[in-house]
Amino acid sequence: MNYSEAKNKFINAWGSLATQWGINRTMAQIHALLFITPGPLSVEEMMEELQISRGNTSMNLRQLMDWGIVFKEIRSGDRKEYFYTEKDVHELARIIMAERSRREIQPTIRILSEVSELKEDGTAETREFIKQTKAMFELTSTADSMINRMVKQNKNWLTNAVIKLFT
Amino acid sequence: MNYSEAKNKFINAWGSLATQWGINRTMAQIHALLFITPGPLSVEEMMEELQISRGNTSMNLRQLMDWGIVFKEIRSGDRKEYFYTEKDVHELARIIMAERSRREIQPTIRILSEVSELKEDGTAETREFIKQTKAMFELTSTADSMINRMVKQNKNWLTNAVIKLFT
DNA sequence: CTGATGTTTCAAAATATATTGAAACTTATT
DNA sequence: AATAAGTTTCAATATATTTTGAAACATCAG
Repeated sequence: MNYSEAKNKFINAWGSLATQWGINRTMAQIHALLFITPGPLSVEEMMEELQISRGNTSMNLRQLMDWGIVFKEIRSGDRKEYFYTEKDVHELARIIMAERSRREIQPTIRILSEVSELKEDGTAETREFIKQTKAMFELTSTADSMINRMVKQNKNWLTNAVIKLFT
Repeated sequence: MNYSEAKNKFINAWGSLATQWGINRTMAQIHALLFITPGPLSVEEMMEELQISRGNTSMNLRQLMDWGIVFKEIRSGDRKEYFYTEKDVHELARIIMAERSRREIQPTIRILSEVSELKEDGTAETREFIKQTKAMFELTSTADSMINRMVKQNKNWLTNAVIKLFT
């Protein structure tokens, strides 16, 4: 396996894993490319490497910047913009977990808390509904605050967690 | 908010959260319905409640059974089949995490380990590629085995983890 | 075995999502 | 101010995924 084969394999695997987790393929591929490339890349270089259009590249770069994992670099004396990603895997995981919590888990928790306040009316249906949505609310809240506390610790949060859990 | 409003809100919220995580909407809605309903349901009842076709219901039930979170019940003297889900949220989370690990994370780890074995050829590109994919391989392996060990413990795995992490 | 009841499959249709490409826009340089 | 270099937007298009519905299949009761 040479460099170019390995690179393609990694970029494609990343892209297809992403779709299984609800993230668009191109966004994951751009990220993968920046992740393994030593220095920043211009839009042109990414278009060429991934065979995608300018519009697609631009929109996905913007999303990656919104997530806080890709950054823009401007070089004096050069009109082009260059992009690079967070290279530290722990920091990357941290940012992604914190964002998913903020964007998806927390809104879900709000809805769970809301629906689980349904007034008991004596029927088996409402009793079950309240019991189950309350249980889901508690599980989700616990998991979410666990994730957020883990993620707010220092760089070695994952290693620390492993040590605490298995000693 | 009455029962039927709360029920719809929960089912729809669950469905849209699922799509953000790469799970199909109908599958999540069927699961949500079974999760809040006191007893098992027939295919007809689910079709009626969720306004979906027989084929769609059947295929998604099969997938839920493949995941190990929905089960079929046959009643003697009744030709219909009835379906019910795992009701314990901790057990549910456990099954889902273990399955995602098996189906998605483990295959990814294999690819990471493979591409990170690329032979160093002195260029900055291969050096960076190897460094980064190795780091990703290690992070993913650590996280995956942490998940698997947590999940293999007793019913209170989440509570136990919280206690260990934050005392 | 036959009819009745129920389930599964799968090609076609519908829907949702991602991508393109060209025009509009922005900013820097002369 | 005009031009050049580059970026962003968005309607149209392409692609991928989900859903339908009807036919094929299975199983039970008489």
